[in-house]
Amino acid sequence: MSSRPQSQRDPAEDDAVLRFVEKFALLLTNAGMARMPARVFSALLVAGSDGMTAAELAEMLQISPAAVSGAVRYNMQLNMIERGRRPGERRDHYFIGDEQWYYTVGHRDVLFRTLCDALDEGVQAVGPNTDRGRRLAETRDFFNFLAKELPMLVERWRQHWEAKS
Amino acid sequence: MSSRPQSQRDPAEDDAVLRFVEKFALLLTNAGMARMPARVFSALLVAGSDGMTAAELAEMLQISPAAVSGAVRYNMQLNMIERGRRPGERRDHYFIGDEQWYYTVGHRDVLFRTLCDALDEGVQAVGPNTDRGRRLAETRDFFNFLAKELPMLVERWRQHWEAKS
DNA sequence: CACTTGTTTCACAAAGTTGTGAAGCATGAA
DNA sequence: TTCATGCTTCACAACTTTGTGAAACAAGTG
Repeated sequence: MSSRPQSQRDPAEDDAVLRFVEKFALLLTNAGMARMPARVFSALLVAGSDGMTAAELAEMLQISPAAVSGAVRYNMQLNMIERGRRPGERRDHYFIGDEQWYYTVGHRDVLFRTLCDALDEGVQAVGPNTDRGRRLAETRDFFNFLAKELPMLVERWRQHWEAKS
Repeated sequence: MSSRPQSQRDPAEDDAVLRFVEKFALLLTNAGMARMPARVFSALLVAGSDGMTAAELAEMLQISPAAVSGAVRYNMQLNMIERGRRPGERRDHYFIGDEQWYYTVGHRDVLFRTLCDALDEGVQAVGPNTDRGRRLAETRDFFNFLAKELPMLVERWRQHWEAKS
């Protein structure tokens, strides 16, 4: 099959893909992600492992190069996508790496640990031996639990999947 | 210049608590939560199990009753807080229930399942037997795995904690 | 019933975000 | 070097979001 940019493909398929991209982007937006980064990310989800160039993204999503620039920077900062360039190629390719999700979810523990630290300060502030302190400490412990367990969960999936292939 | 709102507590402790509330709210904001809901939620985190009234929230956070109204509605919609009124009391109390976190995190599977469904449409759109389709399907399967495992993880914590008390 | 107290709704002003065109910058080719 | 191409930055305009005061509404109380 052709690895040509989108203009030569089956238009019906293209349409279905486009609808998926917008739908998935909307879900991500509802979950708190900014619009353009969500659209770019969704587009890269349905791209091949080569990813897409900035120009291709701009055409597919009907946005300016400036918008693409901002969106990819945002995504890269959050480690959601990667940038690369193949030898002899003059354009950057943006793509979602094979291990990206595992990395992203597996490293969610960083956020949780930050919350834990803050919660611990809170426990000190209200006093550890008060009712309120104990309540807060329970929340802290729960997040601590998640921070430890999440990476293990991802690891379990990885093995479960490698066994399948 | 603030004439600092006066409650009957130790002012130094109050100050530390206030700082925690703002700090935690900021973390939640960075994680995608709207500002006022995040502040209200954080305030309720350090409240006793009685929670706080709208007036207390307004005074503590220095915001209008209207802002409180909007923020608590938002939080209740997401099942982050509860509302209750004690017999003989004329004001509503807002509070974070004892099982709130377990519910919130444990039901994150709903979001994941929604993503799964969308991803499956995507797989159909690009074709299940293509390179791109297989990549997408892998993502879908990963989320499906999370949707199944998360509630079990929470259940595990619950038992782990009940054993301790 | 009227009165008091507490909550929600509404319209608007302030503040913040977003996406754009245009200009500037970097990199490779000839 | 100069040219061509692609990426990023910048200032601005359009659009959203946010929080407020004021008024409407609800629910107890005497």
